[in-house]
Amino acid sequence: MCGRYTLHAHPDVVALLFGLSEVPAYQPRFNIAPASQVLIVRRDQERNVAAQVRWGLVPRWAKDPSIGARMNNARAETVAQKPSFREAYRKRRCLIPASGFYEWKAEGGRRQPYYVYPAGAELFAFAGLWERWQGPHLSLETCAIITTEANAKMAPVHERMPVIVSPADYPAWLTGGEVPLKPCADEAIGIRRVSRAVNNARVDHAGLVEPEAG
DNA sequence: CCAGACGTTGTT
DNA sequence: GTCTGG
DNA sequence: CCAGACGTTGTT
DNA sequence: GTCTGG
Repeated sequence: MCGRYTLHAHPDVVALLFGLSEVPAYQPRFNIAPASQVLIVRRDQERNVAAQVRWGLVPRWAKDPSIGARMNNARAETVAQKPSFREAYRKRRCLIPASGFYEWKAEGGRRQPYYVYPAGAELFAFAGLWERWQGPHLSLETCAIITTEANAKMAPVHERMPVIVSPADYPAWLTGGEVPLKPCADEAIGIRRVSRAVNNARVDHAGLVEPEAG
């Protein structure tokens, strides 16, 4: 799955790679957790546009937006059918820029975090969905990250991983085209063991992505 | 018909 | 909103 | 994803 | 055990 990630590229780099005329100012982040505001790229009137939305998709029909806490990920295998995601899958897709992501592996009773980063690229673009929810007193924009089976390189650490869209597929994904939601190539990622300090979602500093022995 | 769910992951 | 279960 | 809470009453 | 908050 994908329950924590990082984004520490300069906003100008994000603008260049995603064809954006503006990107909201943001601080580098090394421990982005569900329920926080995250940067997404979506299609708006034939242009790519960045926005900050809450991670945890709240379906349009939800009576209580706290349901979003359980909608951080959507399975690629079923995203087109599930009531919570299918409308967004057809009409409200997004790309989610990331410098890397964390996955935990059970190691002798403990859960050990690993950091996965792009090999030969500056950023990942996760396949995502977004939604707009309107309550009586509150309106919310939210998103979810689509996951798929792990590729061979990830598999020893974790059996799922986020869908990573290649730059050639950005336009098709954002405009509702057919893009296979498959794991990326083994060569596209690097993996390293990192400190368990990342477990605490309130901790956020560059040291979290540094390699740890073991 | 109405009531109730609508999700993923990891662990057992 | 829409589908499944009762 | 992990960490941390999980409750009510009455008073300030 | 399960839910909420970060």
